[in-house]
Amino acid sequence: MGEISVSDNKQWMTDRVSDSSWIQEFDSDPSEKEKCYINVAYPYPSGAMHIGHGRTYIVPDCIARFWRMRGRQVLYPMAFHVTGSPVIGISKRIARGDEKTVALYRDLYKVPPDIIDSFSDPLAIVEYFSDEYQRVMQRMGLSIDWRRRFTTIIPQYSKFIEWQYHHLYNQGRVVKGAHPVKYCPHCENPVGDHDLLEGDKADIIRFIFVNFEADDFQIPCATLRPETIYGVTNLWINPGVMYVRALVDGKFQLLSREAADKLSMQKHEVSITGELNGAALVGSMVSHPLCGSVRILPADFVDPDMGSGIVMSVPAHAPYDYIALLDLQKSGKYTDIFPIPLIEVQGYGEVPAMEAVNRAGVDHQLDPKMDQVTQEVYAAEFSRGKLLPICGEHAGKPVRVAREDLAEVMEREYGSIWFFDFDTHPVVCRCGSRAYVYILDDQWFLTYSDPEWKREVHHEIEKITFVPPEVRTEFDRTVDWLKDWACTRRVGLGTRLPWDQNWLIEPLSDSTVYMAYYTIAHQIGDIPAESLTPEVFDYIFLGRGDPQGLDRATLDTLRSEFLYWYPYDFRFSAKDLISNHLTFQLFHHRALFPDELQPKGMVVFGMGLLDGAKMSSSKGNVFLLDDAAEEFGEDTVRMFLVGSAEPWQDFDWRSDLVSSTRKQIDRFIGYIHESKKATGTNRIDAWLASRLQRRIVVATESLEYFQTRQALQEAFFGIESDLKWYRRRLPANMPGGSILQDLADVWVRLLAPIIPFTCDKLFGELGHGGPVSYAEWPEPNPGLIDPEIELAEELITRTVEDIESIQKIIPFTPSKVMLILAPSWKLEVFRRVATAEDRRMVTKELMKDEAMRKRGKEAANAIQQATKLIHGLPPGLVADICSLSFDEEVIFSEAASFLEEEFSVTIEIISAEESTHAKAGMALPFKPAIIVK
RNA sequence: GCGAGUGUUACCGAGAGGCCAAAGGUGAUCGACUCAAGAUCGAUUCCCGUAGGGGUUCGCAGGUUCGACUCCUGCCACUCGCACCA
Repeated sequence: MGEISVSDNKQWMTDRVSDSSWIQEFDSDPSEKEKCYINVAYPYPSGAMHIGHGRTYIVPDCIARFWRMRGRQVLYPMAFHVTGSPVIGISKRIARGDEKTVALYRDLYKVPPDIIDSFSDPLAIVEYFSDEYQRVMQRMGLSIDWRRRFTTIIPQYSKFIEWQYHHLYNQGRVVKGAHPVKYCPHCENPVGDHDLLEGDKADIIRFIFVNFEADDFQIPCATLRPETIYGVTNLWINPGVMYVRALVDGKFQLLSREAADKLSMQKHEVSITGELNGAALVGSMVSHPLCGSVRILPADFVDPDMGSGIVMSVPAHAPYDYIALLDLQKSGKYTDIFPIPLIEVQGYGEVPAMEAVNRAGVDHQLDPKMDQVTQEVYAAEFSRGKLLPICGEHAGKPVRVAREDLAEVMEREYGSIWFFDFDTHPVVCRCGSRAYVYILDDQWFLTYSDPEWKREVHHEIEKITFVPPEVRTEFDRTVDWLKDWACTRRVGLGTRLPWDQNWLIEPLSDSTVYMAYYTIAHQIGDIPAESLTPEVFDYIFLGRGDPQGLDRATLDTLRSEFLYWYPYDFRFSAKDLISNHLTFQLFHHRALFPDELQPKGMVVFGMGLLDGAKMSSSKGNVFLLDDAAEEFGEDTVRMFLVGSAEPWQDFDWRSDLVSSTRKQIDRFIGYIHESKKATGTNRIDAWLASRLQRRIVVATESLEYFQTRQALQEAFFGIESDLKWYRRRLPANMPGGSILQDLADVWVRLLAPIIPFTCDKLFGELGHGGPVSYAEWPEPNPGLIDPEIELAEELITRTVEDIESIQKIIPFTPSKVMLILAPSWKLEVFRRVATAEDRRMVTKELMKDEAMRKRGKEAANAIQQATKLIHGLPPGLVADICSLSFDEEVIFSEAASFLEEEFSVTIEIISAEESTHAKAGMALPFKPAIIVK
């Protein structure tokens, strides 16, 4: 009767969610109230939401609900990021019937078949899942203002992005440059690491070609160490490889076919004119102005797929070259070639490569230690090496300087070009084709490398509130580390660059200031995009100019709405976005908005695990939020997600723990229902009331600091455990006083941000009108905090624990417990010891007292005992014992019947002075001597 | 490899110089209720102990201190990021 079970509650939730007033309950407009604007990184709706996403949106929801109850005007908006190319790939795969993709959408995301068919249109995917996201978010009770929903490809938003880039361009923050990218010639598109089948860890390395002159052509050798040209003794060519002659940028060159292919991808004119076997060149002479004539020697280790396929040999400093030369010379050939040292490095003799090889005991090229030896020599020379006199004008320079200088000389004087390649092979596109390094030469960049811009962002970071505070250093490091960012793409969905329509603005670059767009999103949806000129946005966001084509009243409304909400108070996101999105948005805000509108705070989330394993849609290791809500209930899912770990910690979804969360909610409902029957008063009511005030204080502070777990610990488990003790202390068969009704009233509000559905229903049952979402957050009543009664109760609990621990080890069933209370002079000792500046001097001090001295050894013992006791007590408790008044005799007399019942014994309370028991001397303040019989 | 972080008792997770054998939750065991199961409630859950005590623990190895889970050094393991990708 009147009890709601979980299943009833579920019906309630369903009703509540389909009730449209619930949906509009959180539409939020400027008001006289203080505002609180929080927002989250919006989702890319290419698939269904899982519990990891769930937490990302539920945590801010709890915070939003908390501040709303505290009287703030809260804005929590949501939109969908639709820019980019992933859905294009997905729709192509679905269109061609790729089984893995279709299975993912059909089986895991449970998309109906006819809808999957429509997914050959990429827009259909994002539209479907945007609606799905909204549906599930509403189901979960997220307190979002849905009027402000948009996607990033609507014309109005594009106009907003145009405004943003218009400014960035004028500020010189968007510049054109060449940029090497991983590229798939088959897809005719740059490929990101996630697009790769193999080689996703491969780095792009920049080599320089050193051109050696042969009879009627050049032989380029790729190197990272152009300074070693002074020590070249020969070239290596693979005699078993067919090389090509090619016209490269108008010059005849000989190189491997692979190298020719690669060069053609790197903005070089390459036409192949013939072939030549490597063996045919062995023994011939080539020359370079900086090293003179050298011979071409055969080497099987030369890989045509590395560099140009021909290698310049510096045996004095390159262990591979040294060993290869040695091998040849063992058979008596080329014994006239000697290593030519050009670098001196501390810790090595004249020929570092030889030394390192000998030291490592390497005697042939295939030794696995070779890579390590090479690394060692390179590192030593790079960090400590200096060029020798043989290097002419570069003599004496550190290697790291000479390297750059010589590269420049090569480029300028000797026609060298840069050559890009991967550090590891192979690199294969998802389509199965080999990927190459490709030079995009008209790519647009955001100049994040600009030192002045970085400096300004660092300055903002100093002022921002970070949760948790440790992430601040990570932001600073990211700012330092950022280079220019290629901000445009050829393919995908998005906004075109206003001044260069061939390019689209890339997804991470069109999502940096949309928090400002939210503030007006619901009001500009009806304005034709053509009217939304940069001047209009200047007026709205910067309060500048006199735009035509839109009436002033509208403009002023938009302007004031923006100014009401901005700057935002907190942005929430998972920690993996620190190194790009979260930092980018600081850069953009800094570039576009004045000081007073800069971001104020950021909350960074941990990651989600599912039964201890990382969640991953592609591996099928996900649990959909919708399914979770179905199986466990919305509030259970919410409570688990915000309560199992603090937001910034990783959380692990484990079904067994989730089930017990559900029981906890049921228990809570039970307590609230029981409270309705409570009437009258009891002695311990004041204690419960006092504790409750403290719970309110801690729960409130916790939520202010985004500690959802801590808040739940206090607001649920803390109150529950108080309640358990309270009921234990109630006289037998008493139902509990009307204090329980007050507690219920507070409790329901405290948990409302976390489990809103349950609390909303209970709130109504408790006789309140209106949704709990807008109920007042409980204020602690200082008048109800009663330290003395809490102290008295503390004495009881400690004594109960002591009796229990004695009872546990005695081998008989007790029938009587004697409590021997310490005499009042011991309390005096306790207090004086506790408050003494120097505890070692206490004995002396106390013994000055005539009354003490009369007690002699007894007093000295008491001082020692008290010192030990104080040492083992929490400092706060010691302070209370010193400052508050309490009468142990009264406290125990009042608790006697409780103790008798609790232990099924008779209780005798006696003061130490009256007792002759041997233990009577053990009695101390707050620690009576206990005798169990 | 580089950058940022983390490592606590069966598990998850508090604790940040003496309050600590270390909160809370989960699981497990025992007991109460019940015809029974479930739910709920109570107790126990590092080792020893016929008295509220003692012993060994907080990734590993050292160090500072009267005293370290807490501070310092080194090592090991794990997580996140490392770029054009949401």
